[in-house]
Amino acid sequence: MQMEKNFDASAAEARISALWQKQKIGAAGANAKAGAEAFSIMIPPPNVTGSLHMGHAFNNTLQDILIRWHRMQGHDTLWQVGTDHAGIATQMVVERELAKSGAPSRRDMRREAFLAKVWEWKDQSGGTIINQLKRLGASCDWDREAFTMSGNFPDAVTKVFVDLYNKGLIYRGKRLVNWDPHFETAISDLEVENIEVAGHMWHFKYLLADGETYEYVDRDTDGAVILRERRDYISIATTRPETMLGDGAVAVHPSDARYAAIVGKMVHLPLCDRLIPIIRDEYPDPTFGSGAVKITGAHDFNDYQVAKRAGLPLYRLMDTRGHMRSDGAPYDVAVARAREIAGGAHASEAEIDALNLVPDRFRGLDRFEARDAVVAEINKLGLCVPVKVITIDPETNSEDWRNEPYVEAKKIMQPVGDRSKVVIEPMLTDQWFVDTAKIVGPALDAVRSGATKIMPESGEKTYFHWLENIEPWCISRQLWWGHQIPVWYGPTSYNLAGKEFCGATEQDVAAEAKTYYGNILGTEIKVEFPNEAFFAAIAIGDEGRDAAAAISVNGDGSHTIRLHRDPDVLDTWFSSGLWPIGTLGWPDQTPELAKYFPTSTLITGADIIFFWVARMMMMQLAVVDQVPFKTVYLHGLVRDAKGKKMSKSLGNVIDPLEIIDEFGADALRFANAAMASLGGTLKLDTARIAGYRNFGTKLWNACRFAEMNGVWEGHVTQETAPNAAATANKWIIGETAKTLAEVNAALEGYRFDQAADALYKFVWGKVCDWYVEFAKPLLDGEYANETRATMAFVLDRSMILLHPIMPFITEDLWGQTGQRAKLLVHTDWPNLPLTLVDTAADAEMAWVTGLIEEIRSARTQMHVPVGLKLDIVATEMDNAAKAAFARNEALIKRLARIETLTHGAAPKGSISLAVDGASFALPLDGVIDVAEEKARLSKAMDKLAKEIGGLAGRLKNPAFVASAPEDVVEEVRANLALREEEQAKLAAALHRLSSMG
RNA sequence: GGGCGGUUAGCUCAGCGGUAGAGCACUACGUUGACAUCGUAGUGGCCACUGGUUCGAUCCCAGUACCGCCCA
Repeated sequence: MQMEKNFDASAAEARISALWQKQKIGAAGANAKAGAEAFSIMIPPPNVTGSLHMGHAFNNTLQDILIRWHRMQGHDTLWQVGTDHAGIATQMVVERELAKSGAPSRRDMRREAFLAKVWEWKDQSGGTIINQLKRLGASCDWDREAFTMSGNFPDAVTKVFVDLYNKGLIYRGKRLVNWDPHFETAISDLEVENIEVAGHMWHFKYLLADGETYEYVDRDTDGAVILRERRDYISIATTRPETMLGDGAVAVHPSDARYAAIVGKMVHLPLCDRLIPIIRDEYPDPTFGSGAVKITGAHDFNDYQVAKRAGLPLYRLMDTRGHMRSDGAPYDVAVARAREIAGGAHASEAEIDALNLVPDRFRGLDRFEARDAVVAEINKLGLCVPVKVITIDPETNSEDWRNEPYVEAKKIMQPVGDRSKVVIEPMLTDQWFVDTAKIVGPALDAVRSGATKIMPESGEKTYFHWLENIEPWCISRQLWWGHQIPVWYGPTSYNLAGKEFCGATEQDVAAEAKTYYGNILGTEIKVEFPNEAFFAAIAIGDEGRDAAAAISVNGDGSHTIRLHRDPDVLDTWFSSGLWPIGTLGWPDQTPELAKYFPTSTLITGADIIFFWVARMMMMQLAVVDQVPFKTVYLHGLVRDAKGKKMSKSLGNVIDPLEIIDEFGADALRFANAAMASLGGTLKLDTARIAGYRNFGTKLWNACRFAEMNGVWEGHVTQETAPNAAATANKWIIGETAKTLAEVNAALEGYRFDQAADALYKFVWGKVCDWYVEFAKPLLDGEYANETRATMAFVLDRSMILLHPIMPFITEDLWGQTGQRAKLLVHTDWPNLPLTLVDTAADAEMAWVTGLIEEIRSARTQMHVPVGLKLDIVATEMDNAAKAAFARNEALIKRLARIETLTHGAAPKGSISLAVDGASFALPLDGVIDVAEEKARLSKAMDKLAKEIGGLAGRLKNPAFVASAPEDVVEEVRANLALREEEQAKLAAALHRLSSMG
């Protein structure tokens, strides 16, 4: 069967992919030699809602290269695949589908029914990205596909939560978090995008209490007074006027002389019947705006810190949807209580949170409507800082001065939910936290000690920087899709303090509750776990729930306690933080856990080093006291050819599946490998991918050439190199060994780009450009058999070495070119000693290729027609040159298009060539243009002179000879001698030419 | 504002103490026994700038300018 002219990527990929899957070539331990060391990689679990983008394609190509490389070496490999449940994203997708189909909303159908819908969706559509990975050629263990909500994973997550809770490493508290008013949940920093938008800065006057005034003095940078006036107000600036309703203070910098006199005094909060103090804090920037900052502790992260430092009450203004609150007591009641608290009355955190200080007329407004309303009212009250505006009447030329409210147009950074696209509201809510400060130590030590190595090194800096300044980790989400927090709350009535119980199962919790309440109440305790609907149906609010439902006395005097489970679920990152052990079966001590953990290498984007890598480190160390991986390879974002981030709005997204359709998966993979320099930028250009598709074609055609020349006839894979006599064969065998060494070294150092580069240069630059051409004459001569054997050996090695990067085309070729014991994917990685490199053969081939290039170059420059065969005259030749020429005569003649070689003086009208140990003349009588040949020689001389100048200059410098290493000096000397020899030859040729006229 | 990184051929990137490299693009020629998804020969670089260390700096150090990214 004759080979096709080109590799048919789409047909071959489908066929080979199916074959691999059928034979389970990626199964854990497949192709492992007895007693082999383990090599394991955890896939960074893609989002179950996701589809393959360039980042995945890049990332998974690198993982696959490593896995295939190790598997071919006979190591016991596992590439663990799976997806994470992506709480917010999945919930969003399913809610959207429900809305589209006109089904009841999530809230209407309630939790259990909604979750059933999510599972339904997952079973139907959750496998998209996994199938796309197969198209890329990923050789994962597909049978082990994991999911953070399936199998042992939920149990593992619960167990870890309970363990950390019992160790006091998890706690619940009221904190300011990023709140998404659309999804009505806390979200992580990662899910917040900060986008610069056109905003405004309003300037308001907060009047001093009791009509007090002070002298306001403004100075320039030299200290000269530029403004001095009496003021009865302090000027504050804000981009979010609606939050002023919750202000707890005005803060100024301690060094700010302008306000020193009024620090500690009270100001009237506009629109509110409250007084708030002027306080000192380091936070305000005296050079920015007025230097005075309003402090709204419950709605701004910076203000929150100030409020905490100053002990200010944190008044929450909005509900979960970002509307101004309409719950609680009427405003006059609330504000009266607020005044008492300001006056020093004790109030619990819960009471302060329950206090609604939104004036009645603003209640229920959306926060942006409230903003307009607040600004309008302040303007009406004349409490905006005015600015003088001048208008000139064009007819009368009279000037009209007016005061207008001072509103600056200003670019502001606005936090936006990456999925909801709504403005994120810092919100004071009850959340669960991991006390990361207590578990961060081992994670830091592991990297410091080198137990885990992060590449590139800059990643370690980022890692340290973040971990050394770690914040508590908010792990609760107000979602339904996820791992529900295993905490139940007991009743608060009957003077019970409202105990919480944390346990892995309801049985555990019931036992604990029985003991607890039995001790307090002195009766028999029955524990029940009604569902949420039960509580929701009875009443809203803890007290109502309690009185009616959470505890009751039975006829026999016993009590029934009904525990209410925390409705929140855990952050998806909490479960993906357990990915390494969770996918291996933990908490069961499975054989896989023993064998493949800690894992060998993690390959992931540098953008999630905080959110995922660091957390996996902390969690694995906290739970099983081992690092999750030995090496972490971090890479950047894949960008477009111009370096722009790919985004739908820019329309520059490159779909890897389209690329695979057009160029084949191998081309995309090779491009990915070639881009992967350590810390390098990842700009993906389709022109480059096309180039690597061409590279595949090149290899294909070399194999096709071999086939046409009988190389594959009866071919069986040979592990050892043939014993070659012809120089070209010896040489290419040595080049193969060198390339293997380069590829091994490159992959050991995670230099995928260098591996790709070495293979590209070898296959195209050595095998195709030279060796196949050398083989043509050799296949007609006495070395035909050894040349066939050599070519088979070299092309086999090319397929093997390229296989981790280009698995499809190489597997296809492998199957077409010989008797194969195994699929290529399980073929042994070569072991070729560098003793195969024959330095004499290398030198000889360098001489031959040098001569051929000289002749070709001279021919082209002299406009000799390509088809014309020339005679060549050796004007001088040392013995080495003679021998080299003799041994490779057929090659030289064919590739340089030489008819005959004679020895003697340069004939009239010839051009001259100088190579190491020999000079040649190409007789071109009648063809030669003397002026052009002179120019050619002069140009070559100029170049030589420049080089000689540099080399000689260095040798003339005594300091160089004295200080530089011996071998460097020797090299320069040898180089100089070589150039001078060549220079002499060219000079002689030029002289002859001149004397000719 | 803090941190990290970058600046090398027209473009995209390697190199990182010892005479500047690749791919793509470009120019000329070319269907020579695999390959036009190709071949042959070429063109093209004050390696951002300024100092310093060194016998020697694109490479190391300091500073400057510009450009990214992350975190505020």
